[in-house]
Amino acid sequence: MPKSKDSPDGSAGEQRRLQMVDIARLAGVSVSTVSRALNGSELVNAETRQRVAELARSLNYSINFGARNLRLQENKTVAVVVPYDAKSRQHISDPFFLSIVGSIADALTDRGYDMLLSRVDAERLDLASHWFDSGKAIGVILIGQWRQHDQLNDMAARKLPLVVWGGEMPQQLYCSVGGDNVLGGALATRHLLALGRRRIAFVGDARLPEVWLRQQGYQQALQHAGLQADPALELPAAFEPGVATGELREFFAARRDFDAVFCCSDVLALLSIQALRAAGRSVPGDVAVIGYDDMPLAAYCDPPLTTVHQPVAEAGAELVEALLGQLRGERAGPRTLPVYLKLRESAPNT
Amino acid sequence: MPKSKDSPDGSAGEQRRLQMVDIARLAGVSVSTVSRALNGSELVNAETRQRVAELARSLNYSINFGARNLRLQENKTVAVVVPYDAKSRQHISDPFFLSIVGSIADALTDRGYDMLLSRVDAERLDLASHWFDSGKAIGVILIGQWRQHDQLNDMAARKLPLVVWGGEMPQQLYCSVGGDNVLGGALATRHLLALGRRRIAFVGDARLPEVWLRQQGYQQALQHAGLQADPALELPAAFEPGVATGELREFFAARRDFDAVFCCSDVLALLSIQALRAAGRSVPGDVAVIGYDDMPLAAYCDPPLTTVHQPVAEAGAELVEALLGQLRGERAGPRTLPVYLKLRESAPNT
DNA sequence: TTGAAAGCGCTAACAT
DNA sequence: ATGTTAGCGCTTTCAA
Repeated sequence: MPKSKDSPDGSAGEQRRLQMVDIARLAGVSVSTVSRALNGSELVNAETRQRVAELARSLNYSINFGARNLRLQENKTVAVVVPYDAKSRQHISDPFFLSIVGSIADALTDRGYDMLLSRVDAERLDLASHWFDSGKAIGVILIGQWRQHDQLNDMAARKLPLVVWGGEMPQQLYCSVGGDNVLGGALATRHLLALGRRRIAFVGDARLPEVWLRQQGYQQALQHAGLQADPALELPAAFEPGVATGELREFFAARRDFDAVFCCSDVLALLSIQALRAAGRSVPGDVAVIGYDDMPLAAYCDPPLTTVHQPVAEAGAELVEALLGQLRGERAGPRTLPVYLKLRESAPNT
Repeated sequence: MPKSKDSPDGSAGEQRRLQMVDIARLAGVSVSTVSRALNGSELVNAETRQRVAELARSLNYSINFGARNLRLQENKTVAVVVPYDAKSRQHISDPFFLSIVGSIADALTDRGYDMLLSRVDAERLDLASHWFDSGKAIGVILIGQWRQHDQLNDMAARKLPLVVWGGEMPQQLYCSVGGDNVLGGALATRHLLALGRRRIAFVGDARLPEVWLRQQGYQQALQHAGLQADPALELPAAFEPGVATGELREFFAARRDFDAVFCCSDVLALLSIQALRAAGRSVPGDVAVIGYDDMPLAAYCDPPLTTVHQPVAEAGAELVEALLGQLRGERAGPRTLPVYLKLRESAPNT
C-alpha cells in the first residue's frame, strides 16, 4: 500500500492535495458528475456545472494530470534535449542554443504543451529516446545534431518521434529543422568579397553538419568570385570557448596572410576578435570579422558583430509543428528556414 | 474507454508501447514478478530476476512512469519557472538566468529528478503554483523574485514547496537562495574607490530586491570611505536591453560628473560601455565599469569585464537541496552564497 | 441528467 | 519464491 499519511509527497503536516472526490462530496454529487462538469460536458445540468466549477475554483482545485493522462492514454509533454560535452564536463552554454530553447518554450506553451528539459552526452544522443520510451514525453526535440548523424538516423528508424535542430544532410532519415546554412555561408563570404577582402579565413569544425554546410556556402562563394578556397585558412575550432581560445590565438599568431574571418558562431567571432587584437591586428581595419547566429548580445559587443541572423523566433514554432505533425502521422521532410546578413561594425558596409 | 487502437499516442501504425504484462507473458511469469525483478527485489529468484531484466532490456522496455508515480504517490519532477515581461512580450533572456537554469538542470539530474521548464508573467509569479497544484511537479524553483515579494510570501503561506533565486528581504516567508548582494555591491564599490574613483554611478532598478541589496552595499562602502551617495548618480535602468539602451544613452549624454559606473548585471555593463563610448568617453580610462554576474561571455567582451562573480555552479545544487529539504519537512531558512570580485580590464587593478 | 463500475499500467499487501 | 488482488485519481461506458 502507498503511504496512508495525509501528505502525498511526504512533507509533514501539509494538507492533502484536493481530489475530485472531495469536490464531489462537498457539492453533493458523484465524481463522474464532477469530472463531466469540469470538462464542460453537455451531459451535466448547466446549474450543477456552474456550481461545481465555482466550488473547484474557490478551493483552488487542480486536476491530477498524471491520473488523467494514464486514463486517457495521452500526454502533453515534449522532451527538449540539449547535448553537452561529457568528456570535458563542459556544458553547451552557447547563447544561441539557449535562445532556441526559449523559443521552443514559447511555442510549446502556446499550444498547451509542457517542456521537459534535459541534457545528454553529445556522444550518446540516442539516450534521448528514453523520454519517449518511458512515456514521460510524446516526442523529443534535440538541439543540434553534433557528429551523431548515424545515431539520429537509427533513432528515426526506431520510429521515435524526433525533430532535430540542424542542417539537412544527404540520406537523412530524421526530421531536421534549421537555418539555410549554405546560404548563410555564402552571404557572409560574398559580403566580405564585396568589401574587397580576398583572403578569407574560415573558423568552425566541419565535422558538424551545420558547419560543413556553411563551409560549402563559403567555398561556393569563393569559386563564384573566381577564387580558390585555401585549406590552410580553414581552422576547425571547437565550439567550447575554453578550447577554442587557445586554438584561435595560436592560429592568428602563426599566420597573417588573410584580411577577413568568417566564424561559425558569434562566440567564436568574439574570441577571434580578441585573438586578433592580441596579435596586433585591428578589427575591422586589418581584418573584417563576420559571426553566425546573431545572438542577443551580438549588437552590444565591441565592435558590434556583423553576423548571419538565424530565425530564432520562428525556430521554436517550426520545431514544435514538425514534431506534432509527425505525431499526427504526417510524413514531413526537413525544413530549411531563411537567414540574412545583419550588418554591424565588425564588417561594415563600407 | 480510451482509444482501443494499438497506438497510445495517436501516431498511425506505430507499434504499441511495451508494458509489463508483455514482458510477463514472454518470461512466463506474473506481472508482480516482473515488477519485483525490475525493481531489484530480493524476493524474486536471482535467476528469474536476471532473465526478466535481460528480456526487458533486449526488448527496450521502459517503465511507464505515469502509472508508477500514480501508484506510488510520488513524483520526481521539479518545475523551474523563469519570469518574463508579458507587457513587452520580451523574454528574460539574460545570460545569467540561463546559466542558473543550466546549473539547476545538472543538480536535478544528479539527484534523479526531471525538470519541467516554463515561463510565467513576471507580474503573476503566483501562477507558478499551478505546477504543484496539478501534481505535475513536487515543487517550484523560481528564478528571480522581481517585484512580487508579496505574491511570493502568499505562495509560501499556502504551503507551496517553493524556492526562489534572489535576495533575502526582511519579513520573508519563502525560502530564497542567492548570492551575497550586499557584499557584492560593497566589493565592487570598494574596488572602484581603491582605484581612486570618487564619483561612482549606480545602474540598476532598486525595486528589485537583489538590486536594492547591492545598492545597500554600494552606499555602505561609500559611507565607509567618508563619501555621501549622490542620488543623482543612481539610474534605475531596466534589465531588458531594449529598454535600458535608451535610458543609458540619455543618462550618459546628460551628465559627465562621474568617473566610474557600477552596473547590476553584465549586460547592463556592456550597454553602459557602449553608451559611454558613444558619449565620447573611454573605458576604463575616463570611466571604470564594473558589472555583476560574471556571465560566460564576460571574459570575451572588449574590454573584458571586471565583475562580481556569482556562484552559478553552486546555485543549482543549493536551490535543489533547499527544495528537497523543504519536502522532507525541514524548516530551512534563506541561504546566502559567497561572491567575489573578478578583476579584468574594464576596471583593472592599477 | 446522474451514478455505479471498470480500467489506464503499475506496486505491494496478502495469500500461497 | 511467486501469484492474486486491490487501488493510485481519473474518464467513460453502461444502466437507471
